[in-house]
Amino acid sequence: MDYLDNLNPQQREAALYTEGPLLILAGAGSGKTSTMTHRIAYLIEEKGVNPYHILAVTFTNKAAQEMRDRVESLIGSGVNMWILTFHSACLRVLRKHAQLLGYKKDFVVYDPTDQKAAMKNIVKEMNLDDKRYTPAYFLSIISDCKEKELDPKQYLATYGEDPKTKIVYQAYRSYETLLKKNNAMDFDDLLLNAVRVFKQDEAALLEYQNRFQYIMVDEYQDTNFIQYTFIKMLAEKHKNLCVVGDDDQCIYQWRGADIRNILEFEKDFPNAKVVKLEQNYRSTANILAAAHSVIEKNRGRKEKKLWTSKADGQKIAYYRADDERDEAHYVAQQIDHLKRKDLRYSDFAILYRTNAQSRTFEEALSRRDIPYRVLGGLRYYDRKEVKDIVSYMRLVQNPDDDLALLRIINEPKRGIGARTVDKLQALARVRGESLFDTLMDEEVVSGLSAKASAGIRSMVEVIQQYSKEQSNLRVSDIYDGLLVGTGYLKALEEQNNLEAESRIENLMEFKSVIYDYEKDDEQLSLPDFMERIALLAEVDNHDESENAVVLMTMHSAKGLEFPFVFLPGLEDGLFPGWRAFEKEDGLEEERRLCYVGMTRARERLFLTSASMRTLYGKTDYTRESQFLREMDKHLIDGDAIFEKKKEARNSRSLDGYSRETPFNPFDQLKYVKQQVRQRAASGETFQVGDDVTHPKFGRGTVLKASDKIIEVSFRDGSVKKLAAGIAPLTRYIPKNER
DNA sequence: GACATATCTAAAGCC
DNA sequence: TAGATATGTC
Repeated sequence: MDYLDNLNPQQREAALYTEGPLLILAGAGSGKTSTMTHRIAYLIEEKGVNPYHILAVTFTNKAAQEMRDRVESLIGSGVNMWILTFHSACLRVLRKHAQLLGYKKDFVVYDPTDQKAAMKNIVKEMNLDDKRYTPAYFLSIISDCKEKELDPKQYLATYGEDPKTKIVYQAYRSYETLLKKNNAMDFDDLLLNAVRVFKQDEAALLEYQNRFQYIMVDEYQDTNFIQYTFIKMLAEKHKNLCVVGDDDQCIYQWRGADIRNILEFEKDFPNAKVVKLEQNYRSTANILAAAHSVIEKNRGRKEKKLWTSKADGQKIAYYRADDERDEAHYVAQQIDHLKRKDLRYSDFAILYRTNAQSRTFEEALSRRDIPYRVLGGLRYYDRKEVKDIVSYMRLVQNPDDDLALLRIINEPKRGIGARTVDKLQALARVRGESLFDTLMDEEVVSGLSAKASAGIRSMVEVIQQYSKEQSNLRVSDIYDGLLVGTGYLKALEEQNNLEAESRIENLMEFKSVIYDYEKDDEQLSLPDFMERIALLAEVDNHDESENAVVLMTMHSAKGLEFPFVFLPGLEDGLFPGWRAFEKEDGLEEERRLCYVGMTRARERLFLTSASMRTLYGKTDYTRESQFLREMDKHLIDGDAIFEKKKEARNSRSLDGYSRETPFNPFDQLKYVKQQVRQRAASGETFQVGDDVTHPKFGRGTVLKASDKIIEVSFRDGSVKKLAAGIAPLTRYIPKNER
């Protein structure tokens, strides 16, 4: 029991409190993983609880793996217990019980790319105005519904008879039918269907309730309704539920996370015990204080104040760059300077708000020969070549997977175009068989062009062959066989260009992934492997041992820490992003994100902004972030100019308009309305040839002007007709006349 | 059916 | 601006 000596009194209290509901409010860097793993070890070693009876749920595979490793090192042996992500836990439940819901046991899991492909087909069939109704539009609503446990009918009932709702309803229904037909579930279904199983089958629920006498949930602040329901149902019987979270780090509300889950835990579970972990072991006192000076501006948070026994440390550095290149240059220079022998490049992280910011940093780092690694952006498993070969593997596993077949039917090129595919699909539908079945019909195939029929015959043959023998072959052998047998590799080699080369490289990398899995599990079967990769994410890829500066978004950085952290782009409109003002609480969520970013730093924190930034082809002067202005100035060192130079900088502007335009869109709207009123009162009119500015379209020249309509040709080349008197136009006054 | 050109759009992304 | 996708042309 001496291992508990490593814990502070609060941590220990949390670890020892095993019976009944427990809420651990764990501030950033307060050792929550350590507390949880000790709690598990305590349950097993001291309370004699069989690991079989414990469930620990996390959000990422990485977090799950880390927890498992640490538990195992505490109790010194492998543990047979469920330490899983929400999705893999649900998947396990469903592998056993999905038949209850009408799925076959070997159902497949659709990732977002599959979802999109499926939805694309539906949109096409519905013959909709595809400007307004994109696959992404439907899918986001459907995902919303599934998170709230609304099936298509309930959605319709909830949102009424609005024609738009009806169309979404139809798309939702068709989508569900299609998935069911393909024996597939998307990520949201995994959770939803697990809950459905529990609701429909009392015996099944009881089985898991009896099994999981002790339940723990990590990052509880980021759970959504369906995850909450899943946990609540499981914990209902024994009520030994321990949730860990920090309301200040809830940064996924836009994805359905409901901060109320953590704020109201005590209501959901009366007589819940609450333990606050407020000692921070990660950051210097200055970093902590600065982070606190930001987050304390949020309302409706659980009051807590982190403290540390660490020294103040250096002040927070702030640099106001001229533009984004200067900003990146500064960051690279600092890294060069700070990189001593005893440090690794991986001790440095650049955490930005949007992935689009990564490029300038990549350039600046390469110029100085600093190794770096970008996480996020295009996921490895989203690369075309990887998706293609995975589709082949899926077909081997299940030839009836139409979606997979559609993806690769002409990949490599077999001379089968959209029209041919349409015809084949129609035929398959009429016959009520899968597309692969149709392709096995020699009569059908011989009706195609010579090139197409030969291509299809050989593809069908290869897939059938591996399908038959898959249980005798290793996954890597199937993989190799498919690359060659389908002609995929050859087609790439023949392209003989850089792009094809990098694709081949990725395919080779994918093979080493397979080898890695086979090393762990000699008996690895194709279905096993497919299941593993279905639920992988990009952060799982972060390899701490790699000696490279890490570039990623602040979102991905949650849960990580680095000695040196750079937070660039602290400008109104970028961070906080302007969209933050569209939603209620939007700004508060951004502020939490800022807090998360700042508290990733152990020793030093660098903040930067650029006074001029080019984004989406438009160059604008910027204003320093509201978050900078909120920060305690005493803690900041360097270019802490945002009081002095603010006025001068803000009054500069490229086109004379944004000079006065308030950033906050609410104020902007007010401002525009006010201008319109003013103009109406003063009777301001425009004449042909006048230079004008528009808040959205920028500078322009009046082409036609009547008392009803003003036609303006804007600098971006567009010509817009605007309603005279209402359009938010202002006369452009050149700089020297202002 | 393959390739070239026009058009559109632009946050974050656990699983 | 840049990339992804839709449309048009041969």
